[in-house]
Amino acid sequence: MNKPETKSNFIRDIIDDDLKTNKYKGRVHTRFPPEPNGYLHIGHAKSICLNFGLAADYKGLCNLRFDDTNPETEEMEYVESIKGDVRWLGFDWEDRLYHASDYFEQLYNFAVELVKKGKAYVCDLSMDEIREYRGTLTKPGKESPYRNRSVEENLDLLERMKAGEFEDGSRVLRAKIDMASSNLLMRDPTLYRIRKKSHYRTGDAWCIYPTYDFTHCLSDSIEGITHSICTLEFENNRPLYDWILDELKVHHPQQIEFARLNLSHTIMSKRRLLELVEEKHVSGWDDPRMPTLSGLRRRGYTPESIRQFCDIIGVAKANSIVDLVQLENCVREELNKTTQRVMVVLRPLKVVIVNYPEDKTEELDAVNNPEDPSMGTRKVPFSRVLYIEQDDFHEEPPKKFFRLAPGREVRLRYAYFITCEDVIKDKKTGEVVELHCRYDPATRGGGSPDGRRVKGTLHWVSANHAFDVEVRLYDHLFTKRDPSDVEEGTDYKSNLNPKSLETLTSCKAEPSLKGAEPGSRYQFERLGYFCVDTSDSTAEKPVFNRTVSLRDTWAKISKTIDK
RNA sequence: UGGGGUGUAGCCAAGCGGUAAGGCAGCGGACUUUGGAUCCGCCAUCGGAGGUUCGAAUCCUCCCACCCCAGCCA
Repeated sequence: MNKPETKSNFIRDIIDDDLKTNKYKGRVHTRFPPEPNGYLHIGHAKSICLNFGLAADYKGLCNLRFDDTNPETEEMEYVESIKGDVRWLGFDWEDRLYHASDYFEQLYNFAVELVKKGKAYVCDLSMDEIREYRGTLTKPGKESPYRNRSVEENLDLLERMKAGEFEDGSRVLRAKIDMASSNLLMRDPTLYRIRKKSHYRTGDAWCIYPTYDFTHCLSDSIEGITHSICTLEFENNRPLYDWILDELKVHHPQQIEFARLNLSHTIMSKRRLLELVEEKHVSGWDDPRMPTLSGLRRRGYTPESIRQFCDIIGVAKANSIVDLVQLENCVREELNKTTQRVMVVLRPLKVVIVNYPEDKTEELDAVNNPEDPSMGTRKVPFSRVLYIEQDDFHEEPPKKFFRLAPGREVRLRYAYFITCEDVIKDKKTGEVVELHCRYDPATRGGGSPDGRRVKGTLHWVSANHAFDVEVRLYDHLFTKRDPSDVEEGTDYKSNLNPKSLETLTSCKAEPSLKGAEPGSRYQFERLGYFCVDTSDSTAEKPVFNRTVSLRDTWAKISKTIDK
């Protein structure tokens, strides 16, 4: 009721002001403008949630627009994946799916208009020459010798550029602004370049393509966007954005820049992600270690948890690195409430209950989700030979370790109290291979009628009833919080975590897990949240991806004991 | 170096001249058939230095640090 509701951010302030002054007649219309040259990642999710979220909150609209002006890198495959990811995240662009490439004709006409106004010219300088003429941060540029061509000549040249008369790179159309501007982007920026490349949507209809700066503002304008939200690195482009729209006297959206998301222990650059894929450091764009939406989805993340994450991290202008635990916390919070509990032993250690009958099997009741009684209960089979986790036994238990040890009594979840009586070791290696325990029949179900206390509760499976599953444990893709923090002479890849994937092939799962659907999520009790892999699972042998581990205070304690 | 930005706790982030929200992490404690969950409590004087004001994280001045810009990428 009186929660502080921390939705306040500087973009909302701007919108609130605009609403107050009736700047856009009370409209709020945003857009998410991806370039189809790669897969979407969690950083894009921030932008998607922001743009679609703002539109929803202000009863406005948000378009999905592909910013596809570069035929060299863009592909249909990316378009499809992007649409799928936006939908999966839970957003709907309804009938407002647009492409900058649909505006090529209009854009060209705008270019002609600029030429006619004497505000743009065809320049024959080479790329290198343009760079030289541009000057430097401290030295003003020089005007191009082609800068003062007549309108007629420019019109003729532009038309012939469009007609394909000139080679790639031989000429460009430039805005005529100010070669002495302290903002390099205003030193007669390129508006059109010649690229005799076929475009994934327009085919060979065009051989000249508009640049980002010319395309973006006008696309926004054409669509009636009110608030054009982009990332910080475009702050320098805003004067150009404004210049073009002012010269053309068209609808003028407000560009607003925010800080892109950086997540600790991973990278967000599309170029680098592509490199990881191409160099096979990961299995693909959807490798569960990738920060891509497809990777997170395969890892077991839910759309809700990602939206929640985007919500809590806020929006501001300060560069920052959000800690990954923040994201992990969001999934945990959701999966704790929604996920069915199940028992799986990752690294099995055989336990024989010596006083339990050889051929007996009991069906014990287990709660499916203590957070949600409506999820009911299930039966788990118990018998003489079980598996427990190797980690749950210590021959010489360290301080504060209250699991199984020689002579110690613990509870098997939903089953019985057992006491360890014998430790069987491999004669050669000395490795513990089997435990002999005695159970207390009075503690059936895990209760203790005499009020006897036990400090540990272990998960387990019945050896005869369990079946083998593969489990993949994931860790940070990079060892460093900031992967681009590197020694001289190396790059971010030197920070790749060699242990980011651990595959366990003979894990033992309780029988209720048979037939688990690909994509379905579970909590493996005491271990974490896992999701059936959608690519590599088979009916005989399911593969589980660990989405995130449970909070583990023992891990914390044992770490401090180590030191 | 010219220009454009940013600096509030370990990590995010509110704050808009009236005496530092919230989340995560951390620490302590309660409860517990997941060392899970839940619940309580603790945890900052705002990059620095001056100034204006009864009063400053908020206004002014200077300084420092970091980010972005010299693609016919976006």
